[in-house]
Amino acid sequence: MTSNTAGGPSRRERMRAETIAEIKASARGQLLQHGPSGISLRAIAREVGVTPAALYRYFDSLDALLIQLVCDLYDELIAATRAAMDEAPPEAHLDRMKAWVWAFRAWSVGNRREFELMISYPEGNSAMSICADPKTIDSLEFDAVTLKSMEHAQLCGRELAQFYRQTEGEGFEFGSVTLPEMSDGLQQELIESCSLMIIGERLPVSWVFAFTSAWVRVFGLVTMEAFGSLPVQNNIDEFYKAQIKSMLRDFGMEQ
Amino acid sequence: MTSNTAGGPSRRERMRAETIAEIKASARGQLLQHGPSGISLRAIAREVGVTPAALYRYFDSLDALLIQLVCDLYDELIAATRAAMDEAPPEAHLDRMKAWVWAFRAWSVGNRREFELMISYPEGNSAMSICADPKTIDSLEFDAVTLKSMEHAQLCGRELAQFYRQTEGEGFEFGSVTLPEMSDGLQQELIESCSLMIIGERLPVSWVFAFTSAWVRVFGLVTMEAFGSLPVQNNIDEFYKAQIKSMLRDFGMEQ
DNA sequence: ATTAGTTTGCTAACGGTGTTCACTCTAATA
DNA sequence: TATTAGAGTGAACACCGTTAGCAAACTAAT
Repeated sequence: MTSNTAGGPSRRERMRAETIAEIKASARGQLLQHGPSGISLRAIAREVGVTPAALYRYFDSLDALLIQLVCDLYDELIAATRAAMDEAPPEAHLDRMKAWVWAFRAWSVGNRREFELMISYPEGNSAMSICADPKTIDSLEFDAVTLKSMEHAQLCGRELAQFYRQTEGEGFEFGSVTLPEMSDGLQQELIESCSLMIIGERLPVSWVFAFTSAWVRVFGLVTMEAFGSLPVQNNIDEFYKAQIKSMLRDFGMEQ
Repeated sequence: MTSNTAGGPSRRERMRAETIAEIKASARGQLLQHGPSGISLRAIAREVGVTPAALYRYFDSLDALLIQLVCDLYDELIAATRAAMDEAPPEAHLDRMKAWVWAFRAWSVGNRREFELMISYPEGNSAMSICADPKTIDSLEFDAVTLKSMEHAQLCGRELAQFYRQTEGEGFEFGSVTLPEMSDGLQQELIESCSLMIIGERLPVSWVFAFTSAWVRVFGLVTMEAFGSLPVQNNIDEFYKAQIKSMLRDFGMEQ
């Protein structure tokens, strides 16, 4: 394939990658200007300076291009989130989880149109999904977008597992305080579908429930804020702080 | 205008209303079959048996048609919710609020595509909004869709206000238990933008915070379930029940 | 250096979309 | 009955995503 002695990408491959980047950049520009449904293949071709048909040498369809774009955006979100988490020490798991929330929020609100595209693609999607069997996670059972969204959720999930392991020896008393009574079936599914699947480690039901509840709340918060339908407009930071406090209380923590 | 002695709608008006209903029905059919973006003006015209241009006698544009459709869907959701609430006695405010949640969920999940259209329209929307100044609520500051979504939220909001009035005399002790510490600014805005604006009555901060928190949670739950990204798949009813219990605890209630 | 093969881009076309305009016909009004 | 407002048509415009066939350019191997 490549005739390089250095083994690096060939000239053609470099050119191709550059063109692909250019196409994606143009698509993102149109996303910013006209929203998700305003992304036009022909307009991209016009901007890149090429015939519409030529784009099919790089993407199978407009849909495929958008999916690729969404994956890139997830990578961007994940990178931003990870960077924010890494500003806290590796063992400060609580701070890192907080940082995850703030970074998730900041990126989504700061990139509303991108976020809009992400949660609305594909049509019959399972965006921002959280649950996945690790055995099937690498199979082709999930589309690329779902995989990315799970990768994003796992950033926080794994941190929770480590936090649990950290506090396990300290005789923390969780669970009895906060867990509402629920059927065994739900407890089973909660543990299996989240503790086992996402975090890769068994956690107490109270933790898993608190985690899934918090996930729903954060998802609601970020989505509503990005779409401008949050019940608060001026003191949003404070509102988030209060929400985080409320969620921590569900974990049995006061701070 | 109308030449009827009975004062009812004229023959033309009846015909027009019938055609409009037919158009909307066709649009909804396509929504069900092909999703929000699969609604085509030309396809509607084809189905109704008329030229595409003829539809412009009834709607200014496809966008206007869709907005009208969304408003109708909100009316349907509101009617279903109200009916479910009215199955409980008028003074059983807690049961009525629970019924609101269940009906909201049932309708949204039972009409996924419709729900999808509702929360994704218009593009830069404020769907499922909750806050509005009652002085400006009737002015043209809000689009029709936002007004409908507020009407839907008010169904629950008013019930909360009546519930508060009901329990006020009974010496219930709320607030101190659950309200996380927050700035005065946020407290101000919470009270003003929700208690005053939606419910039309001053409530304690703890109630308002618990209400907005619950609203975010319910919105997150319903949206995620409708989009298939809920962390639970098999015991969803139980999960909702546990969530409701958790929310009630935020109000300081155990049951 | 020439050949063979791959990659890239083009032109042209097909069928689809929302929207507008000028025109006809019909039904309700004065 | 004459007038007028409403509903519907047909043709056109400017887009859209996608496909097929063909020509040029580049790479790789003989």
